[in-house]
Formats: sequence, structure tokens, C-alpha cells
Amino acid sequence: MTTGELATWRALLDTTTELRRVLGAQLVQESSLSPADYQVLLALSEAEGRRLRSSELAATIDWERSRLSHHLARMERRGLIRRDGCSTDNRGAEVLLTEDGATMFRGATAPHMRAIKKHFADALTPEQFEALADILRALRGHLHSERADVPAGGAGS
Amino acid sequence: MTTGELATWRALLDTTTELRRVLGAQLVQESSLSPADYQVLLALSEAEGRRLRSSELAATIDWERSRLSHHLARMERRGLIRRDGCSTDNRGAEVLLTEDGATMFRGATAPHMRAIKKHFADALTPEQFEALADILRALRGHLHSERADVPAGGAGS
DNA sequence: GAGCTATGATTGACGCGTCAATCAGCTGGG
DNA sequence: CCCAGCTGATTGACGCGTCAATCATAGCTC
Repeated sequence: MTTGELATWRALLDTTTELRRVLGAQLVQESSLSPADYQVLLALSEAEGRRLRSSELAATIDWERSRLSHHLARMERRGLIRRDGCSTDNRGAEVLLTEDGATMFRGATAPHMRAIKKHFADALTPEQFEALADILRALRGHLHSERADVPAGGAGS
Repeated sequence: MTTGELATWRALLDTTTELRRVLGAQLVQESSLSPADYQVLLALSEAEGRRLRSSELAATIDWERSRLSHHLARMERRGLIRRDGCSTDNRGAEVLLTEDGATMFRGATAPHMRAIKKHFADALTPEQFEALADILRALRGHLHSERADVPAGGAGS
């Protein structure tokens, strides 16, 4: 690995850290929702009937189950979501958006989009967007191909 | 903001989250150092005499002071660093790398670099690296220019 | 249908990060 | 000199995330 490649890696870490910080701070200040809250509410508001099985929600947003459990407990306390037993599987829990949660989410969306535009989208040219999308596809593809490689027992690099 | 731009933003979040997770997990498993530990040890090992004023360290790695204080307390318990009063300013603390800390860091470096190469560097072409470096420069520049804009009260872009 | 294992979900403990409050020591004005 | 105010650093409380353990139920095998 070259010095430049390492520097680019560090730049990627630093820049994304800062972007998350700026956008996260703005989100929580404007709407009292953390990025994590937003992610949960987004997934729920896009789901059929604004409800999801807990495990499906975890899969959708790619969270560990226990993290989700803890977070849902906190969100339930705040009245953003509710948990309900599942009719077809008595072990299961259904998570559903409350009216309050939906309202909070709606109120947060527009300013958040504006912030993303301001701090991210406005910084790049259309060509850079395309290049970035390509790069991210390549990175994601690479990560996933590795994941498939190892368990199969194929030869490594 | 277009749908594609938003999708690229989401892809950036998701992909960097996953990269951090994979590389962080590998780092902690191979060397018992968290990414945060690594960042602190890297800054210290590059510093003059392997020591830094606490506030300079915070500035170097761009952390809140209280976060650093908490983290240093934990690292000190583990014997990775030591804190020492400062001779020129009795309020100040000097943070210095212990032998153990230096050894741990050295042991972690090579595997970590290999992991970065494997999961990140190997996924991209030289052209993509250049494009990515450009994009990150643009993003960083944009973020910083905003920061300078607002307090001064000048006209926006 | 009794026991075994697998699965959906939660819990507790503990390390981490943020915010607000605090402590200690420096510094400048009277 | 003394106090007011600033700065370097730490602390405590609390929300968050991970890991391992747990609980309850489903579903399979005999």
C-alpha cells in the first residue's frame, strides 16, 4: 500500500467523521432526534403499515439485535414508537410508529435534507458524484465478495 | 438535491460504517486495541519524545477534551500511557507513551495496514484513488469554508 | 406429547462519548 | 497584594453500543 493510498484512507475517515458530526449535531438540535433515531423512524415510516417485526427492522438498518432492543426501549419511553406482541409468533415483537413519532420524523426530514444538500451535495460536481457512486459500489462489492469468500473455504488472496 | 445524490449520501454512510466496523473489529481482535486507542497511540508515537500536552493531543486527533480525559484514564489503567505534570504550567498534563504502549502499537501497525490494504486499497483502481482524494478534498474544503463563513457574517457562497 | 434444539427478543454489565459542572492554577487590573 | 476572570484539565451523570447470558416460545424428533 502506498503512502498516498494510506493518506486517502485517513482522509476518508476524517472527512466522514466530520460530516457525521456536523449533520448529526444539526439534526439533533433542530429536531431532538439523533441520527440513530432518524434511521429507525425512516425505516418504520417506509414500512407497510408503519410497523415491522423487530428482527426485520434490525436487518433493514443493519443493526445488532441487542442494540436495537436497547434503542427501542429508549424510544418507547419517549413515545416515538410502541412495541406490540406478534399475532403469528408469540415470541416476536412488532414495532410500530406512533403518531408522535411520525410527526417528529416528518418535522425532521426537510431540514435534514437541506443540511445534507448544504454540507455534502453542494460540495461536489456531477462528475464527482458519479465517480463517488462508482467508488462506493466498488468498495461495497469488494467487502461483500470477501465475506462470501472466507466461509466457503476457498483459497485466500 | 436529486434522488441520486441522496442515494450516494446513504451509500457513503453505509459503506464507511461497514468499513469502520470490519477494520475496527479486526484491529481489536488482533491487538486488543480499539480504533480510538490506535488513534491516540499513533499521535503519541509520532510526537516529539513520545509525549504531548493533553490539549495538543486533543487538537491533533480532533477530540473533545473531556472525551480524551476519559479515554486517557482508561488507557492509563491498562498501562498504555502515563500522565505527568507539566513543568512550565502546573495546570497542564503531559501524556506519554509507556514502553508497553509503544510495543502494543508497534504490534498492531502491520496487521492493521494489511487490513486496510485488503479491505480498502485493493478495491480501487489508481484512477479511483485519485478521484476519491479529489472528492475528499472538495468535501473538506467545503466544510471548512462554511465554518469560516458563518461567524464572520459574510455573504454565503 | 416430552424433551431437545433453534430462534425472537430482552437484559445486565461494562466500556465509551457528550454535556454541564467543577477544580486548579495562571494572568491582568486595581 | 488580591481578586476577577480565563484557561487546562478532570469529573459525574446519563445516553449509547457490545458482548455474553437469559427467557420464552416454536418446531422437530422420537
